[in-house]
Amino acid sequence: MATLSEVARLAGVTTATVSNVLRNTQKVKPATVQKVQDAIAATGYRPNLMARALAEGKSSMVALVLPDINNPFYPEFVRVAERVARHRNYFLMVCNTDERPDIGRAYLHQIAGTLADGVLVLHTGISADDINELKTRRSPIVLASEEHVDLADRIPHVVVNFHRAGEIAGQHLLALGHTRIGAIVGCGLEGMQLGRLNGFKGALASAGITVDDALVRNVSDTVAGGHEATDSLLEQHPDLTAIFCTNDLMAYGASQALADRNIRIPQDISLIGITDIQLARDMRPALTTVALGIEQVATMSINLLLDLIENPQHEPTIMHVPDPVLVVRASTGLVRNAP
Amino acid sequence: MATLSEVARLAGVTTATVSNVLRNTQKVKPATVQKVQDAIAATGYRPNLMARALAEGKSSMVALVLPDINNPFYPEFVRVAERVARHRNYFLMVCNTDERPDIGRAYLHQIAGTLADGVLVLHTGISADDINELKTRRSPIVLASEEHVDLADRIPHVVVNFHRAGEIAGQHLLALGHTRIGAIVGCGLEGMQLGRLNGFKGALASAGITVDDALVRNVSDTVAGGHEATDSLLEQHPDLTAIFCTNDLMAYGASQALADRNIRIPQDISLIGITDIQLARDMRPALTTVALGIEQVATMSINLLLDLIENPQHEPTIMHVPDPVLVVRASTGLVRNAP
DNA sequence: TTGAAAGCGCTAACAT
DNA sequence: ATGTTAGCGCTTTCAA
Repeated sequence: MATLSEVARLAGVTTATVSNVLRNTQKVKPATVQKVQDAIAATGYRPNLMARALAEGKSSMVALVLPDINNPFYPEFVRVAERVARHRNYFLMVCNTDERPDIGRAYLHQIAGTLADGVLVLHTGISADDINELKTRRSPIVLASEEHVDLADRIPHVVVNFHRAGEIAGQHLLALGHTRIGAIVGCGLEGMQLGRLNGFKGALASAGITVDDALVRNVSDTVAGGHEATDSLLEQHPDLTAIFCTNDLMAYGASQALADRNIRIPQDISLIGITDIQLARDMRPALTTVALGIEQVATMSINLLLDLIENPQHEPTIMHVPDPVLVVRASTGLVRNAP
Repeated sequence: MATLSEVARLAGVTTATVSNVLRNTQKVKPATVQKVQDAIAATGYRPNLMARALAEGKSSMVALVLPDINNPFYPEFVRVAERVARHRNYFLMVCNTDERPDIGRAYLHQIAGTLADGVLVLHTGISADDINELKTRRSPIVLASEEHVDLADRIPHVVVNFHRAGEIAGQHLLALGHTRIGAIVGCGLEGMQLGRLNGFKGALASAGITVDDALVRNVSDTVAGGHEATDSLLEQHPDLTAIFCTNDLMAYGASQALADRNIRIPQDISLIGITDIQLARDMRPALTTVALGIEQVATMSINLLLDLIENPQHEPTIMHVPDPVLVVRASTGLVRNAP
């Protein structure tokens, strides 16, 4: 590939001039601009972004580190993050850690501050040690939508009100008359999704119902996890009238298990999730869920990261997305009569 | 962040020595290695990958350009591509074009040969012009799983036998006694999925059945597309006993439409897709489909690209993945009696 | 308006 | 075994 100096030679100017027309600072005489552009066209020149990054001290790349690109939540997040980044003239590097914290760390340590100008980290099981190490570099890092916020006050962070989401789900089921409700709780890399569960428990507690531990299942937050948990729940508690899942993917797994047993949704059992991924809309019956606002979380997170890159702050910025909202679809209904 | 020369100064050696211990060429005396490593630890030094890339003339990044990260096929592809790349010491940049060819071109032109050592392109509506322009750079590019191979003989390429996939689907339905079959054909960026349709038609033709154009629908290859096409098909041809979709995502949409009309699968209508994405396994009833071997395609493509980067060839390499295979699940069954 | 020159942080001959 | 030196391709003062 042609380089700047080849273009310069061909145009009969120096690299400084070519560089100037490239980034059209208005310092170059139109006639010269024309010559340079001809030379660029003739050589098929493209700027070497690595060299530019080195010279400028910034790569215009940001990394998005996430645990499992196959979990449909993340592609939805990626799509909006990528678009926002592109509009702000950044490239987005998607780093999938395959749920392995060591890979996450490796990415972070290799990329942050060298390949990428900043890093956005999602649910990736990052430790306080990692955070501290990273803070010694000037490279910005933001966390988004973490379940546990213990270290989040020391680092820029976009906060989702998971507790409220669980609460809303619980309130909805209560309003439909359900009292015997199973709970399926995902165990991601960050540990159990306790915020959501506690919100749910809180809602039931307000109605004088305590959630027996025997009614909750902790499983991997996958379709398979939801399936297994539902099987287990149903075998031990055939009298359940509703199932609450801490995310939609597990709710989908639950709906499978129910279908496999010829249990009708919502006539026999109501089902509710959290997040509102596309799949929730596509399921049949469509899934009632508590929307977390993926688009907003993604937009806020990436914008925060880019803002931090362009305008470093001393105090870590903590942002809150608006509270989750209930989306009633077809998977929840009035409690059935007692058997 | 600390630089090489700071480390060198602290260790009392030169940058060359530090560089050598970093990439442990065995040229450095153990005692010196120790000193250098201490200095590295003390400074928290991390190599600047941009500078290294510039010096080495290679970035160790490859780009994967794809049209729609929300289509579950792509995350499955990304996951294996990323893993293979990582094992071969490359970073994978995922570039989502949002189905917009202009964005695809922009990525290609900006990234190929500058940020990335090579580019893997999937279904992104790339034109012959683009290919030609890119060929003038030394940067390798490989196409994978393209429907139309007209320009593929001029460029490294991983070929999937889509025609055979359609044929297998047709044969399966025929074997179950179906003769009145609707066909739903996706229109991706590369145009209609004709290979698959033709394979399907071929299978029916061998059984003396010609597929009336009135029985085929061309729609966007999305859940919504499959849904709409099924509605349309059913309204005009209530006597259909089976529906063939050129991919699983549309088949999922079809299953929704069927569910919405209380039409049972497979008792009333059989349904078959192509690809075998995870969703096909998760659907209820689980989807009978023709597996394209995503993992193999991804592995072969990324390996081909990396091979080409490390070992440039003159003749474009064309590789074929093994033929698709039928995966019988619960969505297909014997033809129902005529109404 | 353009050129000359230094430097971004690293690697890689070539010397010593 | 270690140091010296010259780039990689670009941006960016500072001069002219």
